[in-house]
Amino acid sequence: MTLSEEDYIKAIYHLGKGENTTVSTNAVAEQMETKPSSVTDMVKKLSDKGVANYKPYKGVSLTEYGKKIALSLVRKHRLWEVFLVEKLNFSWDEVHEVAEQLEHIKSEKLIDQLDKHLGFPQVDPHGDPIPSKKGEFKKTIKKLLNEVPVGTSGICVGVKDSSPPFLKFLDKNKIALGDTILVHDKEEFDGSFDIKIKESTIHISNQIATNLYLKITE
Amino acid sequence: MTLSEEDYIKAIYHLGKGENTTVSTNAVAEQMETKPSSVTDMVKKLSDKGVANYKPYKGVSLTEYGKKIALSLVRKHRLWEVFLVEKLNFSWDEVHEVAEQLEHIKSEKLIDQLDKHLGFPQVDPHGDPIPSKKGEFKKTIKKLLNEVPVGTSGICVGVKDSSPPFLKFLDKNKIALGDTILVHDKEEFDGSFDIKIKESTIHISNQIATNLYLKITE
DNA sequence: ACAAATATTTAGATTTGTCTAAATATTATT
DNA sequence: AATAATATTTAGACAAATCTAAATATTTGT
Ligand SMILES: [Mn+2]
Ligand SMILES: [Mn+2]
Ligand SMILES: [Mn+2]
Ligand SMILES: [Mn+2]
Repeated sequence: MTLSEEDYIKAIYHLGKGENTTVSTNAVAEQMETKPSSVTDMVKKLSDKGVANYKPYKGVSLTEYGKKIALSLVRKHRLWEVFLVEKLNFSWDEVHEVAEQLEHIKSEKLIDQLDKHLGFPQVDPHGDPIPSKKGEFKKTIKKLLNEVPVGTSGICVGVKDSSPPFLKFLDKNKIALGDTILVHDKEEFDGSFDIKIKESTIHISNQIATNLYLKITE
Repeated sequence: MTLSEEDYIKAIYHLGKGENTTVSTNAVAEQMETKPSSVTDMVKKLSDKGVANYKPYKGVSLTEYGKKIALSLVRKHRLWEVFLVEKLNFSWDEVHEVAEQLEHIKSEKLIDQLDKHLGFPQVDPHGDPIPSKKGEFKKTIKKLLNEVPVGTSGICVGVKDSSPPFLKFLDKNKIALGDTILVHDKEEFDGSFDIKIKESTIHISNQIATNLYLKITE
């Protein structure tokens, strides 16, 4: 597959939410930041190659073969993102653009060894699951910290309240997007929590807990 | 620069031995495994872009700007090769093809951090020098082990005698291409050597020493 | 059910990088 | 110096990926 074909395959995969759902030409065009006419040309080609099912005016979906390719691309993209954060000190929001390029490097040994080098990570820095070599992975869901049972660990992926005071609080307490958080204990009396974040355990009020989103593996 | 333009720039650089030497259309075509007519088209474009000097029928050379680009590509290529060998357990002869792809990834932060992650290596797994961010590097030369002064360290890059018995000897003594060898001591009486290779010191006869090529930094 | 709005495809053009075959320039040989 | 051999460029074609403008199909609203 060419770089461009690969990016279209990923776009169809993501728009279809990982299922073999049919997606519209315009949706793909928007995702790819291109024109609908370009999409029509490309999906015809993908269809010819056995990667996608395409019926004029009826949208496009991935074949099983196409889905395999998509999963392998997602795997590569997310492993590279882990590498950039864990080994090269990239921050949460800098990795995507570079991973978008690295995912197209062709070498099976490269990606297998990278996986090993990183200790076979299960999720990327955004908390999204990394498919195995066979394309298997666990689903993840986004929940507020106060809604998950004690003992759960997840990745901090967002805030409900994005006011400056709250963001300042997070900064002062060294809580950042992309951090892994373990919900250590819950105080029934006031709904406050003890959480473990980067080796240290801190105490947060219920109000904080109801404004932090975690991505957890089911 | 596009991927293709970058590969042409590197080809002109290497054929010109790192100087701004003029190289012929056919030489570039052979190096790039393409046709001379394609080279003519491309060098015209590189000339328009201020990367190369081109006079019809007279060959092509890099401008100072072109040389800067070439050095940055060589830097990226060689850093990735070190990464593949040091971190991902690739062997000496597997790295080039993958580095040929990785060198085109666009991210200044990526390459700076990779350099740091690898401990600012001076040479790649083939013993070739890695240009600094500013494009500076030390020249290296290839010499037989018995010709270098005691105390010199270099990378094993080849053999003079490639007969099966010799190669078997190297294998048995765990001497492989790409290994760093320190010439520890020389016995004047019989011309034999003590060499340090991967933590352990071994003794080799003069006959072995006269058949091993080292690449050393001047 | 029909018109209007929206979505999608087709036609034709452009850029990049490549190729083959033919033309032209340079270099080597006698 | 003329001819032969070699090197290089030009002309014209093609595939990939994109675009704009026009044509056509589908969906929506009354
Ligand atoms: Mn990403
Ligand atoms: Mn991509
Ligand atoms: Mn190489
Ligand atoms: Mn390359």
